[in-house]
Amino acid sequence: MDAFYASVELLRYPQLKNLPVVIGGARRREDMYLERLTALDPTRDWKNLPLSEIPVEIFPRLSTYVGRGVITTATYAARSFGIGSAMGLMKASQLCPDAVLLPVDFEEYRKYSRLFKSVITEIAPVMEDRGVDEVYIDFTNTPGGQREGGRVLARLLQKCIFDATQLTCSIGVAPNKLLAKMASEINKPKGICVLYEKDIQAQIWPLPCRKINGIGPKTDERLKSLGINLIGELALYDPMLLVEHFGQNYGRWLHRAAHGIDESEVVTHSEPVSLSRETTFDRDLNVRTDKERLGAVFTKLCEQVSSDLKRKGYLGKTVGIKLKYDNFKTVTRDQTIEAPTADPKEIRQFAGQLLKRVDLTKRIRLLGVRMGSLVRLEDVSQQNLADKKSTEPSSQFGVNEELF
DNA sequence: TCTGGGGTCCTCGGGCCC
DNA sequence: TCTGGGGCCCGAGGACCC
Repeated sequence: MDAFYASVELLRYPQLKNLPVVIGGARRREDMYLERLTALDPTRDWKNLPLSEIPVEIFPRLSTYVGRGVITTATYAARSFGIGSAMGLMKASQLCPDAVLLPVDFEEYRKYSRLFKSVITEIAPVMEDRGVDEVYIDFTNTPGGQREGGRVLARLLQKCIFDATQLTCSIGVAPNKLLAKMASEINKPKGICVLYEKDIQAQIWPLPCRKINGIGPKTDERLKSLGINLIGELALYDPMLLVEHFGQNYGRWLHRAAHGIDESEVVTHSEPVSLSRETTFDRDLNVRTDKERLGAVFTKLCEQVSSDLKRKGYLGKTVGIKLKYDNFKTVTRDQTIEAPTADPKEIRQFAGQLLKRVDLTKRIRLLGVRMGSLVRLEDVSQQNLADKKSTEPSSQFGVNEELF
């Protein structure tokens, strides 16, 4: 197989691109600066103005932000201060207090995400969705795909994506998905990198192990403790010892990955396995004193999960809750129910029962609700729906018993 | 004043059945 | 009747990804 890995740079505000800009935080766009814009000129419709027309000085600076949250992404100018994704906003504020802070706008990202993916599938239909800004493409059978080792097709994709969205895009071309993804990072941003099998030793082996998709911070630490820092060192390490340290599956995978071996296919369609909603509170809550607020949030999360299920046409058979305590310890509880459901009241009732199985004396930082074992609504027979009636939760879990 | 939200997949242990 | 083991499902937790 010949694979592309393409990722677009969704962060693109022409007037801000050379400034340190971070995207993140929990507050909405309006809360952040609409008031200041309105004060500037009450007659203008600031709310519907594209970001690119808003004067730079209006945007709040990182140092003025109060609250929790992490950075979703940052411009290269901001990164030069040591700022990166997943960093706490408070920490980032210390590194660069004058960085411009913009709120995340997932609606907007999803719109552009759909647009760039539709451009790609028109040209190369065998595409795997890997999130809002990334895809894999199998171009083995795409007309003209082999010209200059794929470079011609990659340039065409970049041009068409830019024409449709004004977004730039990095593309890696390689014999498989694993290598294509690593290749795409070599010429970031907006580059094209064609990687051949013969280049693995020269181009991939000198990179740190963490660059392999599937080696995270934990595994990286464990590898380092074995004296393995670079992919080349991992490739030359005794595979039997890797199996000893990391188990049969993962150990073998590590060895193969370091040699650039990956036989996974480009998956063009997949069904969701679970669907969830969660929220982190602005301060850690106490079940006794914040019972009302916790109850209201819990109900809202159940309603959101329910409406997500309905909108996407699924029912769930496993109800789950998730709590994160003030010490960052996370616990989950799951329960598989008789008949699949998307009903908010039913979800709330089953989820409420799960609360009995967790420690509620500690302060709560995060609360989440999850539905798993999803089935398509259209696949659930009328018979099953009829059965469901008889298993709806009874009043055994009365209001007085509710934990929150 | 560190540390989001929405997912997937894997492992491990326990219960149950054969 | 007792013990052992394999297969399967479920629940909990953890690692990883964007």
